[in-house]
Amino acid sequence: MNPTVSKTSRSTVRVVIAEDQGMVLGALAALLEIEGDISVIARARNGKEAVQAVLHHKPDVFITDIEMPEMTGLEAAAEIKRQRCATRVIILTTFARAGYLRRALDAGASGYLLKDMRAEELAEAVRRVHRGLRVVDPELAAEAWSEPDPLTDRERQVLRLAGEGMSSGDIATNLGLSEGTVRNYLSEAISKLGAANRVEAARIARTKGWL
Amino acid sequence: MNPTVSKTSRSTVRVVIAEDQGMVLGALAALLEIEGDISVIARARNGKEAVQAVLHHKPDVFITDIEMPEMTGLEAAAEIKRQRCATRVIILTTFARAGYLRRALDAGASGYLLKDMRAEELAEAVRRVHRGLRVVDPELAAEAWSEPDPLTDRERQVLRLAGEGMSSGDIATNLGLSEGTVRNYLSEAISKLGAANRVEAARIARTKGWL
DNA sequence: AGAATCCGGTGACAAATGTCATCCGCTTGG
DNA sequence: CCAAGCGGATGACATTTGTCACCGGATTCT
Repeated sequence: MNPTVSKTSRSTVRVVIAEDQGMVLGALAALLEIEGDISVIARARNGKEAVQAVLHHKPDVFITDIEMPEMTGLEAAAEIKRQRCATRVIILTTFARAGYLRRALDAGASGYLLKDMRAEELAEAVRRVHRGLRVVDPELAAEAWSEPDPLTDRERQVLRLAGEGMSSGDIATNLGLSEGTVRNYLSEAISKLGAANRVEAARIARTKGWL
Repeated sequence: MNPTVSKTSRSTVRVVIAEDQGMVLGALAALLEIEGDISVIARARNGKEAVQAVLHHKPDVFITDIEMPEMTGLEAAAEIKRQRCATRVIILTTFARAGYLRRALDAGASGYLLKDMRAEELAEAVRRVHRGLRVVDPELAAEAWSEPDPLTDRERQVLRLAGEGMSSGDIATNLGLSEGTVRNYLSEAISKLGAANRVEAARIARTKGWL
């Protein structure tokens, strides 16, 4: 509409990327650098580094993986928003899990992309998000809101440990509960998820992103 | 030494890449394209496509992920070697699993890289492999040869299904065995892996790449 | 203050799981 | 030919798991 606005929207978009796999991190940076209007000003290999980099550089857009050491991408996103930083966040992950998406949006993310989308969509998403738009797969969004996480915190903890191969007794010791109580929680979780046993229950919860 | 040899060794290295995650595939291609001496002549999103592309283009180097739909990268590598194709193979994966590395080398791969290595190492590895050298992390290699897979085929099958949450009965029906036999195999696998139960056993086997 | 919940816990019981010793039929190698 | 092995099956047993009904204290709602 007017020259000054045009100047802003035409200038390069400044980006920070966080991703724990070095190869993928470098490759994504290369992919974005090819675009003339996007510039990668910092890279991070875990959530903590990412938060520092973002708070320091105040980029236009922050792209982050979810599963990283030290601090997850979701936690990093939440922290950045809590610090009232204007940077917009794009979550870039392997997992089409409703629970992740929901937590991402709760954490104030503007975009949620899957790594198996076409490579060209990344740069496009960066531009759209920079313009203030949201970028979320509509199908996944629908699923995220239709299926709320049915597990209580205790059920989640217990199920997570059970999925790692711990026995009810081990879990009880680990959480300071009695073994019977652990079995009760497990039983509840199994029935809520429509599973036949603890292993299947853990598998279902994982694929839904309910951990 | 002499102009014609120099011409060959200085010309660009022709590469085919296979990787099921579109973003990562595009990004890796971008990463390699910025190197002046490497050219990505084809991309594939599963093992079958990859084999066709390699047999058709006869590239100098074939870079492939392992876990892909249709056909795994390891199977693709084996198939290519079986067809007596001179293309050298680099496996590029997330997993530092001894079993994977061993199968990769058995399949005739020249390199085994982890995605969490530094991005610059990829181009370097491509050049080394093209020169006829091998590129394998020495530490991982040592582990691969010191720890042979202790599981029999049956134990592996049974353990895989158990890890998905099936009951002994289900597994028995699925494999046409009796339930008791399934429990015997499971018990054997558990003791061989030093686990306390089927879930832990499956976890251990998975992290070792014994599936 | 009383009722309704929530969080943990108990006890009991059926079913599934893990472990062993043993057995059968079939190669395979002396 | 016969012994040794191997894949698979049985039966029996102790342990773990999954389910349920029910108890007690603390919180919350009214």
